[in-house]
Amino acid sequence: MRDRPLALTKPAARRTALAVDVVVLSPRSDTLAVLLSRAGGAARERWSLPWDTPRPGEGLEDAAARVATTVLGVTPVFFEQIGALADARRHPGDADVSIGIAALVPSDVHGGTRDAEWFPLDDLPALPPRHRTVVDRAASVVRQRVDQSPLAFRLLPSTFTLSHLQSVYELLLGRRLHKASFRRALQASYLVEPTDEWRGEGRGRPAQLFRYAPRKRRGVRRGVRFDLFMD
Amino acid sequence: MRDRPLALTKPAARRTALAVDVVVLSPRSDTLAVLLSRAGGAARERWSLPWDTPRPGEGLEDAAARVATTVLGVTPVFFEQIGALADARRHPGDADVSIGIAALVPSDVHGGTRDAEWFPLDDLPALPPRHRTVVDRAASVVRQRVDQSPLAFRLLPSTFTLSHLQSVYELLLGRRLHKASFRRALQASYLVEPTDEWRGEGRGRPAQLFRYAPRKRRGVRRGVRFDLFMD
DNA sequence: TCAATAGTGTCTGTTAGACATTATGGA
DNA sequence: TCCATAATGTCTAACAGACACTATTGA
Repeated sequence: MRDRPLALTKPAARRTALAVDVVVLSPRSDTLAVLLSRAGGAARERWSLPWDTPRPGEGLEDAAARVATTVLGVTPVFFEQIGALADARRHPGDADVSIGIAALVPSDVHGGTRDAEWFPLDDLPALPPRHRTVVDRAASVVRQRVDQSPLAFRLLPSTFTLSHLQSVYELLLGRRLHKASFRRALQASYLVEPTDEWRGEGRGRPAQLFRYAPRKRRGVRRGVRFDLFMD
Repeated sequence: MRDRPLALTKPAARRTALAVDVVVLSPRSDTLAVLLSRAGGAARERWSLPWDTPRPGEGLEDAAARVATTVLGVTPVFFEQIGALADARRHPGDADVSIGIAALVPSDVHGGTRDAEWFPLDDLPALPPRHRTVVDRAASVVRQRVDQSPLAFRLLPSTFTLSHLQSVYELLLGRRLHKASFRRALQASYLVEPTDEWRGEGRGRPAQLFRYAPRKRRGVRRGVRFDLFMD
């Protein structure tokens, strides 16, 4: 007869090779870009996501921050978990399990080291198979969470124009948005507040600068949307 | 001078104690319930999430399925990743990293073993600190993804009434929905199709049975919602 | 007949998108 | 002046929620 509970019959003696794979994302020259680090010999250019094994006692976001800092030069402040993968697809470090973490970097951060380069998300070089999956998942997760999480604001400088904000939403969602509707919805959401600064970029009327300042949660919770993703 | 790329200077020699913590969810007697397994001696009742260490070569969902099967008696077919946790909060198996996975079980599945019991999600006994966090994250994730993922349909038998479907959405969202609006939106979504069966439960007009049968993705993608969660 | 639940039609206020218009700068 | 961009007002169609009503069963 079994007296001991199932969950405790197997102490966690088994240990796993774990990797934190980091998808550093930032808007670069009007596309969403990923920071890849150079892999392989100097002869042939090969690329992979920056990654490492978490150190004992280190949090996953801390590990991601450390990895991102190494390739970026500065430390990102916002992270979003992509998910864990343990498929058979090859990982560059032969990790059994990968935890994907997206690091969102504002567009005004000028980072990058000799060993890392930005690539447009939709025009990436060949990657280790597991990393290819992680990047795809990252893109999909970011798209799905963009209206539940302040992702877009983390890809912008602390102050920004509404046109700039809209263009980031369009990058993340992969489709154009209606300007007047976008601004109306933003107004109703109490997520931003105007500053008293204006910025003129080239010709055209200068735009007012705003900052992210979520003030209060919307009272009304509306109906279900049934927006099922069927990728 | 460094010739080798950063990512490869540290092979994944370091190994981690990893746990898959499973949140088995199912509607039981008009609430969302979690299946907990008995822990500790027979003297004092203590409870924890079912969990285990993934075996070499085993996928994470496979591990979750194996763990859930042990406590439930049958194998769940739908899983949703909750996220990975590596905080300092204590895990019953002293795992460094937990991967939380929700297993959704339809309401007509009668499972459960001597060592496991269903508890209402909002009235749980004391749990190991890490597991408390995993359960809370599961509830939050399920609530956030309910309209992007067919979660609700995985908590129902293969055929179900629209009232039943609505009640599951209400359980997941934690608020009441408007009947006519719910049905209109569902109609427009092409997610269900009627069967030619009807079910009368006690008094009242019998309800038509439907099945989950997503037919085509809605053509129009509408504006951004700015539904930021500020828990 | 009454109670209870399913399913639908109509009305109305809200909202999203189209379009037009004004505002304000640089070339 | 012309052009480009910002910002906003108006119109309309679509939609969400309220309400009422019919339909169909068991007690």
